[in-house]
Amino acid sequence: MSAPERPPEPILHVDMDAFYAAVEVRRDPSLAGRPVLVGGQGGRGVVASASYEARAYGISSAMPMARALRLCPHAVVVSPDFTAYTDASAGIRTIFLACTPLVEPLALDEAFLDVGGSVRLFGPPAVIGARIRARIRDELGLVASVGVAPNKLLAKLCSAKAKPDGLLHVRAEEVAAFLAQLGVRDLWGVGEATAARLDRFGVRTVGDLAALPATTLRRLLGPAAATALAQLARGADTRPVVPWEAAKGMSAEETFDRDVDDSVVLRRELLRLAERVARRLRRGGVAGRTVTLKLRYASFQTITRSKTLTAATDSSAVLYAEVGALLDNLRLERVRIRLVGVGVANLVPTGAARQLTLTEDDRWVRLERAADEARGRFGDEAVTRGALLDDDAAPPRAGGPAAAPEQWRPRDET
DNA sequence: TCTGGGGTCCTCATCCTT
DNA sequence: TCTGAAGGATGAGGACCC
Repeated sequence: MSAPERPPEPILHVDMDAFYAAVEVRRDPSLAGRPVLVGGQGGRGVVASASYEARAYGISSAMPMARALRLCPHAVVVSPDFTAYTDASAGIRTIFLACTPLVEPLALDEAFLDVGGSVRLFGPPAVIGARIRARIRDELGLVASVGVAPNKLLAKLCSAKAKPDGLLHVRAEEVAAFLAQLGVRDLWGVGEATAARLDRFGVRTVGDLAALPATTLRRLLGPAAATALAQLARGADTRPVVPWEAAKGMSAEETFDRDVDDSVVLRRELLRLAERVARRLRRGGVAGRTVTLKLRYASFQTITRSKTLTAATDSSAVLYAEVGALLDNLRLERVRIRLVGVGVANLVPTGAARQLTLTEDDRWVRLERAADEARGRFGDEAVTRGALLDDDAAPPRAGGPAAAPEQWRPRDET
């Protein structure tokens, strides 16, 4: 028997509608039909997700919460609960995997699926897309929109146009007409800055972009971006659906409620962030070589300073010592800081990293792992550092592995 | 209006090695 | 021994995405 032919439009992009807000409504049905905003409730929070009832007031994600509440004072504000969203995302992924093993997650709420090999079992791609939407609604009580197209770029554009609660199928012969009417801002990779630059040349639609001479585009955007964008404007995208890709970096950052110029507070936050990142590295079984310190000044100017270590690490003490040294090198004096962040890149599996870290203090490594184990059994708050317990605590010192163990204290001793 | 948090990718500059 | 070119590694920052 011959293999079934691969369909001309085998790629689905499934995108959840107002995902975080929808999960919150599912958890608390009294929120249904009301404007719901998920996001930080502090003075500096922004909207992470808004229900469609809230969007009717002109609210969009990434908008400052204060502004959103001015537009819709009676909106219900809910703090994000990423554990709940991760759980919901796992349920969605289970439904995807029942249709095809080729699932490439882009975020908690969206994924590409290549269903080219599933048509004999489940029918044409558009039928599979409709079935996925129905299962997500029936089994999870959530709403998804789906794009069906010849490639990833077009499938993503389709799902955006299908929103909310829709499915759009663009056939190969309809691609040119579909693209010509889109704005350049709809294209993946075109943000505010690029759109403004294109606008100066009168390029506003994807059709305009496709007509722009290659040399002009290169001059405007540089060779790499120009080549990529010219391809996108033609709807050409040969990227395959890649089921899983290892993370390339991990980071954590925190915006202070008020700008900080106290080095004790700054260092305590650095320690907290170094701990958070290191714990995630260990949980993920990876370690990283390049350590980055990120600072945002009160002026909103953002700087980063990084250092590549000779050996990869997943140790909070090492991370903290390195970002502390990067901070020292900046010689800041009474500078007001709005945000501080700690990042790690150049990740490798921990097994490989461990062989390289011959100088790492073994006692410290065992201690951090024991703390991880305790957190695994008793919760994240089970063990914390003495230096992080209260605001009056002495500033943590960048003493590295040898100095750090004394800083540990079981949570219930306080 | 006043800008979160967690990521990826790209460009450009600089340093070092060959 | 000096010089310059080339290329890789690193570091900084911008733009973008959800």
